[in-house]
Amino acid sequence: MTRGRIEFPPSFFDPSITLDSGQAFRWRPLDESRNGWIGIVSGNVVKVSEKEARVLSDNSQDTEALQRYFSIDDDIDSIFATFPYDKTLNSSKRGLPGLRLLTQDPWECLISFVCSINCNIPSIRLKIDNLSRRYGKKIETDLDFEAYSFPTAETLAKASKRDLLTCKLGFRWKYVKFIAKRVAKGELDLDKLRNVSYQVSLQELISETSGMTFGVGPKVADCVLLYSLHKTEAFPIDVWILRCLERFYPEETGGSVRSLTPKKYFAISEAMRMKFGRYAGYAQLYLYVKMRHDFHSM
DNA sequence: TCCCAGGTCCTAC
DNA sequence: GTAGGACCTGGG
Repeated sequence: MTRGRIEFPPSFFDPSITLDSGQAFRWRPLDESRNGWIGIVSGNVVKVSEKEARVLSDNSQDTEALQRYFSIDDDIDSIFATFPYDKTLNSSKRGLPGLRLLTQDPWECLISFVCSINCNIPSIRLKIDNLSRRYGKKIETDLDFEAYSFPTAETLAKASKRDLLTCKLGFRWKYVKFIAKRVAKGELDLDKLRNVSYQVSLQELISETSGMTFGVGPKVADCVLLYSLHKTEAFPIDVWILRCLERFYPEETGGSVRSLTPKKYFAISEAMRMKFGRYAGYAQLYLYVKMRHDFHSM
């Protein structure tokens, strides 16, 4: 049987830079060389290198899911050609060859970024792994490797507070359960958001529902829109990006930002959209990853 | 031991 | 509207 497999063009993809960039949280390097990575795409175990992505777990020939996941049709050079000249951004691009914007499953992405609230990346990973182990299904592979699918909305909607807390979700447990219920009932239809504009899908994600706590603010919503629904206008603003913007884009932030209220968030995000256009999200990705890399190599 | 983390929500002005 | 604080808890 031929299993799903795609080849990456030369210098298209750097697994280490992309899969450890804070877009997705379930990829693991196979060894210390960090040349090969293993993760899960559309419920299948996938092994990735600089040259290819290969499904290890089933016998489907479907390569579409892989192509979509790695945003294979996006040409980074053409996208950067749409940007105005920008020294900071150009330097980020030079420093991050092979960084790709992923197009993940929106449901998994939404829960992942709810788990990210007030957490560091190792801690986010832990939560998502715990959820998958506890509520996902084991995926069979030839390898000696334990992989679990991401739990469905129906499953998480039924999960108890106690069990969610054993997954180390902390106060986020109620957000996860609440969102899972909305998705399971069809009140929130993530797939439908693929076909609507950035603004409409943003409103849909952060719309208030009967005064109940929801856990999806502008930042989480923008991450889902950019990293899973491929709304490339989305410009998520977190603490790292905010520091970067204050320093390199003071006109857009209006100087230093004391506290990022929703109103300010939308104003700054919109200003970056005005500056970089319909691919502003790509600018965000490159700036964010560059900030993190520079910080860790200091 | 203490502080912080890819934010969000609640409360008091 | 806006600022300030609480929030679970694992890691550094």
